Amino acid sequence: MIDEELKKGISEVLKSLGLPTEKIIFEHSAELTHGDYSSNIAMTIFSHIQSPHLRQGFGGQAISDIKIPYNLAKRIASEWQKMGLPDFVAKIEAVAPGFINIFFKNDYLLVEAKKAVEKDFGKIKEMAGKKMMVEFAHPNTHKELHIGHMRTLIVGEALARIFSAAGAEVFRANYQGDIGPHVAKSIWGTEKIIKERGLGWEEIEKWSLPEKAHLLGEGYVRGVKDYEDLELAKEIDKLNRQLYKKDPQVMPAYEQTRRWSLDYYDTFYSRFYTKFDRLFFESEVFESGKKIVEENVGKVFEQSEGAIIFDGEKYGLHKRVFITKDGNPTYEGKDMALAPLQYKTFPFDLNVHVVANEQAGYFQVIIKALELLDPIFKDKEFHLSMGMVQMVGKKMSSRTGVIIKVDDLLAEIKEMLQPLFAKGELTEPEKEKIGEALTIASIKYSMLRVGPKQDVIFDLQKTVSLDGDSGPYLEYTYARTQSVLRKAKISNINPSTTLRINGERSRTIKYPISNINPNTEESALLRTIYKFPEIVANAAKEMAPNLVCSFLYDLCQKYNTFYDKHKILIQKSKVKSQKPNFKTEDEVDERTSEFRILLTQAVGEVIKKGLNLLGIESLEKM
RNA sequence: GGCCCAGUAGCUCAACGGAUAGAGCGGCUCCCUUCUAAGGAGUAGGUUGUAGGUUCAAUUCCUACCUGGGUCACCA
Repeated sequence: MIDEELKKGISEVLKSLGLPTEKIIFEHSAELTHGDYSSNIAMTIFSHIQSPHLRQGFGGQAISDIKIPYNLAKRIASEWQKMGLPDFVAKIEAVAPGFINIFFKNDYLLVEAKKAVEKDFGKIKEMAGKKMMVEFAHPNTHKELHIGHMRTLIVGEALARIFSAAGAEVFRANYQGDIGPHVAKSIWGTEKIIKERGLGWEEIEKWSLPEKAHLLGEGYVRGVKDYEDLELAKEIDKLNRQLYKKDPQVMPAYEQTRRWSLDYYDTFYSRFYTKFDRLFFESEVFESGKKIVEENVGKVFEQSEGAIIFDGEKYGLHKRVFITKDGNPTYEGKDMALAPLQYKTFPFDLNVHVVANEQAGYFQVIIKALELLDPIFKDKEFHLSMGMVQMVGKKMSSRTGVIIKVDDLLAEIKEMLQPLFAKGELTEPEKEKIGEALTIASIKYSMLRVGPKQDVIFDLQKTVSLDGDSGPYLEYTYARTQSVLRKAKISNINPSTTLRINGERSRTIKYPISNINPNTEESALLRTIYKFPEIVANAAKEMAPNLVCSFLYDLCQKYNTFYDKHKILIQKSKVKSQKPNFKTEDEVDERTSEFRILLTQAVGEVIKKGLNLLGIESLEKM
């Protein structure tokens, strides 16, 4: 709405000056001193005026005499002023090198700030009613869950929430490799370890889930190692074939270990506030995948050296094997059946595969192959190419066992957090709840603040820092707002205004906010809060939860500065400060106090909603 | 070697083609008799890998090169 009104206004101005009206762009000003919105139109047009072949009769003599963009900006601004500014604009300013800055009225900003915390924030037409499948996490069974999985789990969940806030219908999918050589290796290795240690399956069944899961992880590493031996490799291959054939001899061990993995993963999903609408498994698509590939030999696929391949080189990609010469479908082959199955389950407009960028080449190939098999998938499969998580130089690999286990990591963070809130007057259950919530908040935030495509170097001590730009900082700020509100004991402050925009709104104003000095911390907050819905919309369009992170962080910083400098509540009975140069104000009048409480309320709401979009629970106390 | 991604402060990261390239951590100073100090204020730290090009304007777009990572047939 803002954008349209401003464009309408300025294009009339430009027309009256005989200037072109294409390419009008308004954008949020990067800094508050540059106003709320700004336009570069004067600089864009300027080049037309300067070069004779582009001039084409734009403007009159008075315009073409202008020598620098700044003067053109001044000319446009003064003309606009004369013709009348939109209702919500307080003032405009032409400024070197040629920007036109627009400042909004405070009461308008307050109305917008309130809108930002209403239910339908962040909706955009690009997402309205769109069916979005978000496929993420995909930890394979029988292997260790590592920090890379955790990143896609966290980012996928955040994206799902952001898409949903933007108006999309979201389906959370998880695709897990529960069949194939890695499973054979893991079961092989686990059996060996069990034998060597003189244990029994029944005995292990009594272990805790993490213990069982880690045993499988160890087994996998062992299986990989044994596979290097030619003789043992043959046996493992045999086991693999048996698994594919569902040989009753091996199925009990398979079912049992598979269950261990899945149950173990479930505990993580709930700890991370994720609930999948459907788990897809390789075991349910490998047969139909094989069939689809075989049926399309000669059309999409071809025989080569005993295997069935897709020749991506025809499309500037590379060749890949879809069915091995042993007759087993590879990951690629299975995917040919997965896509139709997913589409049948939820007819998506877009399926976003949140998967590491090391698979970028792979996805290009299978997306191409899918398109050729069925044109319905054209432009509907998207690989969000996630950056890798690396630990201090080394690439993590569950094959070699060089990994950070997720549960170890979480335990360690929790431990680091303990001393921080132990001092408060909290009950034991409260402490436990807060400790867990903060642990998740800090790990999630540290993963989300970086752009999804960016590689990230993981150093436990540094990356999960607990102050500054971190989850706990946001949580702390939120808890602070709630603490103030509890003490304010005012629950129903409603802002109102007589401002009319498009005849939609008409309310009465109660607070003297038009007089707020634009350079104060209050004004800074007012000018930040209302941007929230737009940030959410952008985060959805760009698939970038990090935009929400930086916005929230900025908001929190502004609130904390405000908090430090100004009194919010009227506290009659308090002893007055005896310090002569006490920084914050001593007293606050009733109207100002109400306004500041209102701001606090809005900031709190935005943080809460923003954290929720990131999949982080907000804490009333900490 | 082909293709993909990245290179920004000592470290970890920001910045729809715009204004003085911003934060946090770490370093150095200040601020708790206070509405939550997990906080705030200040200070030091940069030729945005290199060289060209496009543009009124380039960290951002284009080209080449350098460096790092990924990937390139029977693993997932």
